[in-house]
Amino acid sequence: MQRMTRQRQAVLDELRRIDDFRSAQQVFEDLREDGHRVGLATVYRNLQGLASEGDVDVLRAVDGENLYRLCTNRGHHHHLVCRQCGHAEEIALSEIEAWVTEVARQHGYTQVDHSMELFGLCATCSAATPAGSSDQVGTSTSPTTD
Amino acid sequence: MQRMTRQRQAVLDELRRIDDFRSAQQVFEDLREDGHRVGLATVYRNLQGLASEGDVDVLRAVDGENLYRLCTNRGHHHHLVCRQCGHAEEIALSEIEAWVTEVARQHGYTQVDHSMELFGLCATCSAATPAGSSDQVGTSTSPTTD
DNA sequence: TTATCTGCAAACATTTTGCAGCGAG
DNA sequence: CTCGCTGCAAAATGTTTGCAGATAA
Repeated sequence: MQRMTRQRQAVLDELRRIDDFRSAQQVFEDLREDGHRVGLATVYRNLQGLASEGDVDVLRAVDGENLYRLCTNRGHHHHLVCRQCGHAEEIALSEIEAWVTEVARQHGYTQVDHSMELFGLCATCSAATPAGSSDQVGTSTSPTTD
Repeated sequence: MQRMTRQRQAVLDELRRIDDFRSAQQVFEDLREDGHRVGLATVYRNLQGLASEGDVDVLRAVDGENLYRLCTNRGHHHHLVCRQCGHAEEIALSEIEAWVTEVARQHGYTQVDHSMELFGLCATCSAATPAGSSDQVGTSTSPTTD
């Protein structure tokens, strides 16, 4: 376990308050605005630390940024992330896991690992958004929109 | 359509020869080694061009690099990528697509899009690899290995 | 001919690292 | 008191861009 410093606590509090996916830079800015004296590197270090301890989830937005959020569900799961506001639902489906393993095995692959994230517009943002607008959290990689 | 320059042709040929996921930098190096005079920026530009025309698949390795491969299957599909050698199988499962839509809808999300890639060791690399070694293409995000 | 493409290097954005000093335990 | 943590700024990565000159059509 790492030391509980003022900065680490601030990062945790911020994550706790937000409960949506945020980039390290965003967290950093938020903390600064809130009057906290923290360095960007420290935010990165703490976020990573928390992530490797399994306290926060990390996911990579399509533009390459890493996004962090407090973990609510300790097990393996995926996310349904709103690309507008960053809000996310944790979703876990054993069907997927099983299917992944199966397919991989069929192809002779071992040590299989998968990543899967769903991006969309949450109910709130859907209502507020007419049609074309994407930003903040995730933009399409594979144009599915099915 | 873009102009078919010597460089663009070289990139295409390289992709054709490799038929595995490669980073722009790798393609660049390969071309240079093969005696081609190309600039890194040009490789990036061509790879992107080809990608946006749907001629190549792009996927993001876990370390953040973008990997490219000639597209064989024009429709929506996912990949089972060997993290050792970059070899990949294209896999498409409508079950997943349907499930994704369904779950998203249940949560009130619209304009849903998903990304999913499977990383593992292909049969060949599995045989050649004892246990712990990961590099080149993908490293785990979510430790599943189930 | 001429609009597009290329090569180079400089610019970018995000993340990491080196190091002297601070501070939790 | 000690060793880990912090802040800063500099370095590293992977990718993009500006621009003068080359070149496909």
